[in-house]
Amino acid sequence: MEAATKQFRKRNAIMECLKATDLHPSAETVHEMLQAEHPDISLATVYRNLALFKKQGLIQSIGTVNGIERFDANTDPHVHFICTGCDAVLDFPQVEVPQSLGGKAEKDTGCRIEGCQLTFTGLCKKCI
Amino acid sequence: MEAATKQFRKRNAIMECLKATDLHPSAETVHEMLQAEHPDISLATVYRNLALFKKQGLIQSIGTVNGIERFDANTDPHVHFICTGCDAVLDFPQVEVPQSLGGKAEKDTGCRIEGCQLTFTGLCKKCI
DNA sequence: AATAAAATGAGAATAATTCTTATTTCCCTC
DNA sequence: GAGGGAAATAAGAATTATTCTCATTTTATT
Repeated sequence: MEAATKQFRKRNAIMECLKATDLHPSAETVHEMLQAEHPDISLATVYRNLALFKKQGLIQSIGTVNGIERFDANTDPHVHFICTGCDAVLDFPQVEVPQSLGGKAEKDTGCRIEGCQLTFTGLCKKCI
Repeated sequence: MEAATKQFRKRNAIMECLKATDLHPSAETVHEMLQAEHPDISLATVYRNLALFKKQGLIQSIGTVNGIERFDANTDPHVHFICTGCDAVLDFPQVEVPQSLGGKAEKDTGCRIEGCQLTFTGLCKKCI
């Protein structure tokens, strides 16, 4: 028996799984990744907890790639790249969105800006 | 009888509908907007032609809002805002993505960049 | 008019996601 | 340590946006 609490074992496993990867997995991919550790986890549990995390702001959705939602445990604003060849979602830490854009947009439009997402699309190295 | 050809009447109507609005409608919304002019148009035809236009690069997809895909006849790169209150998708012509970002990203990552989309989220004036 | 190709309508099929309900797990109190 | 209540989960049914199928209609060409 470990010192850590058993509470939310599967919920925590889902979060740890997301934190441990940079693949921006889908719900189904998370489910597959957890099979070794939790072979009895239900796909519904993965969906349920991802939705919960998203609502709580603990994770973010990258949007859908080919109709499938992809998730990211890194909620800091950062740039993504989606490969149209293999559906990979990559981080682009080399690029950063000028901080000024959000403030300027809010002032110019009167909307309240809460998030900002810059996404490139194209072909990754492997798919070129 | 008009001078213009009858060819692709409904296909053209779908494109004209998209060009005439800045609401970034879904397939179903396009279908509703066309009811007056083409009460017999099938939802499948709307989906089919939107997919065709997208493949041809004549329109772009803004991505999904609450699981529903939204379309834009303006294929020039421009910034969008998605209101999490009412699901409105607005253009933000006041903001522009620095042209340099794409080139820099391509050089730094080795990926071939073909598209770039900057999307703000938050609350529009009506929903604040 | 006849023919072939393309477009369409209607509804069935698909698939990602959500919902329902019974069960299990967990924590708290006695 | 046992019992009760709340939260989490499993399993599969239900939902829904989208795609597919195929019979019919429209269109361009001969």
